[in-house]
This record gives sequence, C-alpha cells and structure tokens, in this order.
Amino acid sequence: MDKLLTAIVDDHPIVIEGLKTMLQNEENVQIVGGFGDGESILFYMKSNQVDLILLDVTLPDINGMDLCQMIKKESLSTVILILSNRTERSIIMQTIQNGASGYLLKNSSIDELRNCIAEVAKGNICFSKEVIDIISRPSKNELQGRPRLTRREKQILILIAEGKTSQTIANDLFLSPLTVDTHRKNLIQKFEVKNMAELIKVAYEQFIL
Amino acid sequence: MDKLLTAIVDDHPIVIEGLKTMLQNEENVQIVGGFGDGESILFYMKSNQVDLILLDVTLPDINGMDLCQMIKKESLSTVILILSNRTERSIIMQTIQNGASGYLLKNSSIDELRNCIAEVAKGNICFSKEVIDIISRPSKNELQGRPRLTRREKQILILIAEGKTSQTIANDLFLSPLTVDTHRKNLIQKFEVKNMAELIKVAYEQFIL
DNA sequence: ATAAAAATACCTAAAAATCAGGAGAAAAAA
DNA sequence: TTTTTTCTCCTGATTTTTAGGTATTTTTAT
Repeated sequence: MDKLLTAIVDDHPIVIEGLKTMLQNEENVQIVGGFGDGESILFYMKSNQVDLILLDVTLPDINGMDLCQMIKKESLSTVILILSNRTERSIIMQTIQNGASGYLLKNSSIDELRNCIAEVAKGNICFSKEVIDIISRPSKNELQGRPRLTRREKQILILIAEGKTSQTIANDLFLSPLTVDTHRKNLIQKFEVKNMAELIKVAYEQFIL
Repeated sequence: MDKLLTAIVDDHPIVIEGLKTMLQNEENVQIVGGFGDGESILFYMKSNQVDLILLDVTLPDINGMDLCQMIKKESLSTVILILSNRTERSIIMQTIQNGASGYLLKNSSIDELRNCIAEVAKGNICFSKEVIDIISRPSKNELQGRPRLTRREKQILILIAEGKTSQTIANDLFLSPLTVDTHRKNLIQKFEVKNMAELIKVAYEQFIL
C-alpha cells in the first residue's frame, strides 16, 4: 500500500511540528505539509493530491465545519480526521455531518491517533475514547432540564417550525387562534425563551425537533 | 467473556425471528427476547439485565430517538445498535446523539452485523459501509441549495436564534434597527422561508447553526 | 480602476407575536 | 373519585416582525 499523503492544518506551528514528529516514523503516513489556515490547504489541494487531512476545527480564516465541506468539494476521496480541543458534542457531530471521518481530542495518545488513522483510511468512522464518551453521554442539560411537552404542544411546535402563523395552525387543527396563542405562551415559559426563534433553537439543541 | 445478553426490538415478528436465527450460533451473543414495542422492552429492563439492544427506529408506540434516551436512562451500560431501513442522515445522527452506539441498514450482511456487535461491545461506535456513505456524502440539497450568507447575516442569524429583537441586536452591533430589519428580510428571502421560526429550523437542518 | 457584492439606513402599513391577566371543560392520573 | 394536568377560549394593550419599496457608502473581486 502506498503511503497516505497527509496534510496537517492547524494554526499553532507547535502542534504541526509535534504531529510531524509523532508521525514521521509511521509506515503508512507521509506528511506533505503543514498549513496554518483554511485558504492555504485549499490552494495546495488544487495542484496536489492529499489522502488524509489532520484538521483543527478552530482556524483563523474559515471554521472547521465549512472547511470540511470545501475540502470534500475539492476532493471527495480525501479523508478528514479532526484534531481539536473542542469537546462540545454539537461540534463533533457537525464535523462528521460535514464530511469528517473521525474526531480526536488533542490530548489523545499516539496509539489512538495511529489507530484512528488506520480506521479512517479503511473508510470507517473513528473516534477516540473520550470523544465516544462525549457523544454517548447525554449531557445534563440535555436530558435533565428538558421540559416535558404535551402532545398538543409538540404538535404545535412542529407547525411553528414550519413557519406557520397562529391563524394557519388554528385552521389546520380546527382550533381558535387564541388557543394556539396560549400554547405559544406556554411553550415560551416552559423553555424559558424569549420568542419563537429561540424556541426552535433550543428545541433543536435538545433534539426535540 | 460472558455472552452479551441481547434483546431485539422490532415490530415485525419476521425480523425478530430472522435475527434470532442469524445470531443463535454466535459465541458472544445470547438472545434474551424479542419485543414488539418500546413499552415492553422498557418494562423488561426494569427486572432483567440487558447488555445489547438491537433496535428498530420505527416502532408503534415510541419513536426510536426517544426510546434510546429512555433505555440509557434505565441502564447507561446497555449498548444500543440500531437496525433500520431509514436512510435519512438526520435520523442516523439523531439516534447516535440520543445514545445509540451504531447504525446498520436492515439489508446489511451477517458479517457486518457480527462486526458491528463486536465493535459496539468494545465501546466503539460502528456503522455499516452504506451508512458511512450516507453520513459522509454531503447530500445535494444540503451542499448545493444552501444559501451563501455574508458575515453580517450569519452574525445576525445567530443573535436572532438567541431570541434577540432587532432593537437589541442593533444595540449589540451598533447599528440602526432598520439595518437589522433589512438583514432579516434578506435572510428570509435567501432561505425562502416565511418567518424567523422557520429560518432557524432550516438553518439547523442545513448545519449553518 | 471599475464593477459587483455587501452593508448600511430609511419609509409606510399591515400582520403577527408577545405580555399579562383569567377561567371553564375535558382528560388523565393518583 | 378526587385531584391535577391539559386543552380550550377570552380581553386588551403593546411590541415586533413582515412586506413592499429606495438609496448611499464600503468592501471585495476582476
């Protein structure tokens, strides 16, 4: 098997150097360069093949999620492995949704890194142990502080998210618009939000929608 | 190693039987029962240990995402492996976010199933090849039809999602409220939505928020 | 340098949502 | 069978958003 042509994208030169050192003796990896921002890796990819990208999500110019998409647009076969300090589950999930094949925290061991590189090279999706914990563990504020919605409230919430007005919803459900307004009010109270926009946001964050 | 006490939850008896047959000769798996709905597995778990659940997302009583959470609430150590026909990426991601450790399509081979069971039992997250494709491939309507937002628009979108009014946003950004209104208007046009609630919804669906 | 895109600001009116109360009927739970 | 929750509808005032526009200044890209 040919070595994986591997690029490192991180705005900390130290991290780049560290990774280079850690990976220089790997049999299946060949570092083709370190890049400090999104622009430069995208530019490099226009004229060079890259099989694997070790990518930090926080970059000066482009955010990691967007960069993932751009990289995949440039070359679908390039595999992206995220190396980041960010431990928010939403960030992890979003990078995967945007085309990354794996996610490691920066404090991962060389073994985990090695293992993940092997897995993603095979086409699998791979996370470090710590990341799996984050993904699997329903966070306190997601499970605990999650308001209980009645059937009607849930139903109306969905219709609100579809952009419908109280009037329209009332017609759909054969209710008075005033009733729908009451449910709106109750939803706002239950979720402790200021308006419908914020309501939809937290509903998404808490996976109710 | 002890055998994994494994429950099958699916509303099609044929699927339950098929899985039982497929897995009866596995060394590390012991089927403890088949369940046709969410209630019955939750009830069973109250008095019996279950290590692994093979779960269909579409059930008559409770939807798969919610059931995942309930199962994890009942027993955090129980590992959930989704077996489903649903190929929507959002469903796959949501089950994982809700505590599932893997996702297979029902037409997966016995080898893939065997492999995934082994992986999730080790604490890893595992998908079948087809599922990986779904997750990794940015779908047309997500990449293509995604409106390009300017920096300002994105910034204002975030503040709107926080429940702020035009007035408040204007204060935050040292702008005229009228300017903020213009950006609102442009956002509504770009996303082709009817109001802010729907805007936040599609922004989430397209991973912009 | 010039064209295009983005950001800024304004106007008028109508429509819709939010706030702050209350109150009766139906359904579900204890 | 109570009790509690949910669902329903109401008044009235206020705030905010939405839907048409127009138009100037700054940035950005060619």
